[in-house]
Amino acid sequence: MPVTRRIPASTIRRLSHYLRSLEDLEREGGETVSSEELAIRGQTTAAQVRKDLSHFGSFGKRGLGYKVDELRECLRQILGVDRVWNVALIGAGRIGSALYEYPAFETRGYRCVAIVDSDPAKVGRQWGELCIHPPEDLESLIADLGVELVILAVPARAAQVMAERAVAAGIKGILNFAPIRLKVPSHVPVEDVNLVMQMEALSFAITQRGSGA
Amino acid sequence: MPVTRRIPASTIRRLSHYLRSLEDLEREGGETVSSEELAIRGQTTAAQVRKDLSHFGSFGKRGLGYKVDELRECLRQILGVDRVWNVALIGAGRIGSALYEYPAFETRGYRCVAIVDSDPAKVGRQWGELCIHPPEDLESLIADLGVELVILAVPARAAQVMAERAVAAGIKGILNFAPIRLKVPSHVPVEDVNLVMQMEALSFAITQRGSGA
DNA sequence: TTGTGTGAATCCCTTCACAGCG
DNA sequence: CGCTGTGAAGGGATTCACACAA
Repeated sequence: MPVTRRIPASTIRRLSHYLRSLEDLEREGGETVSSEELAIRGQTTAAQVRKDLSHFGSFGKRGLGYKVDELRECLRQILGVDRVWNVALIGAGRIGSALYEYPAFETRGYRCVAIVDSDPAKVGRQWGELCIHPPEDLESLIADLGVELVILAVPARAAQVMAERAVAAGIKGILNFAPIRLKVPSHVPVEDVNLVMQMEALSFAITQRGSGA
Repeated sequence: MPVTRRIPASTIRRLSHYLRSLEDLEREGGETVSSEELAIRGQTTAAQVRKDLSHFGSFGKRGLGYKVDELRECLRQILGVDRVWNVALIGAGRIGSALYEYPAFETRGYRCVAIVDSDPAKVGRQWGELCIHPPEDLESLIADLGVELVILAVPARAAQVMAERAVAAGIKGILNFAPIRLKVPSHVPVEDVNLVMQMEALSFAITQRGSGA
């Protein structure tokens, strides 16, 4: 599954949608799909579907479409979800607790294997099968448990420090809930979750619609 | 603040960053900023900052830059956060509870005024000052409390129905946590929060880096 | 005939470069 | 001078359209 060029982020987002659609189709008993069908379910166009897939190879049969199970497996490989990823949760506050045992993560193979929090009142508590560790343990947890991904759900002021420590300890990617731009080496991908920004996109759209047209 | 053309979504995201940067600057006691300074804080370019702002008017002084408090106020107006928005939370599960009283929402004027959940065991419980209502109450809550935005944090199978009911009851925008594409009238903006997709973007980036280069 | 894979054309966003104002 | 505001240029992503394989 070699990548030849630079893949746009929008393509990757769409691949996620296609994968979900294929899983739905499989449940519904579908054997094959056309790019047309995938396009409808993913809110895009047939040409876009074919272009997206073409970055990674040829998965369809002309005049026939794509085999559902085959394409699903290819997409799982492309997206890297054909295996289990060990995840550490940094920050056991409101968001952290919502994400721990988040069912959607489990089904995609993202498994939380460690929890860290700086609040002494929380350290030592048991969450399901896991125990909340103090921040000092971060490096050893990452090393010992083979953690590759980190969910960073701490206040903005603590985020940069924890990110740097996690990177130094060898993690490979960060899902960041803190409303700051993390400064990390370019080989460590960061995905920012910014709910305030999304709310602002809503109030912007509503406000402009009212005044503009 | 009239909008002349179609504004790209990327611009709106950047406006949110600029607003945050301006608030930081104000705390630091800055009086004026250049597009250069805003660009550095927002991880973009000076030309991009000026172009983004130019969609909405002329806010700077040539040779001088932008007055921090003035531009901040303009951005608040543009983004529609110069007022309070009443929000209803649909779904009082893990995610719902993390979002209720989410401090970052409060400071931007997004105020949760109603909670709804279909679980009889949850209905009637008190969360802070609010009481969890059954789904039947949705329409009357929206009407009586002047709810304009909805945070939809229910399982996928319930999401479409609740979205339709909320829209019919008059809400104007949806922050959607369910992993489906909601079908709503085009005048109702929807922002999707898809954490699995963001995790997949990470595993994709990590996997490809390993195999590609 | 059907529906993929793909170069070409189009569209839109970003970047450039500079005129113009303070 | 310094820095904004903006038309023009450039680059990337989407859409088009069709050759081709089943």
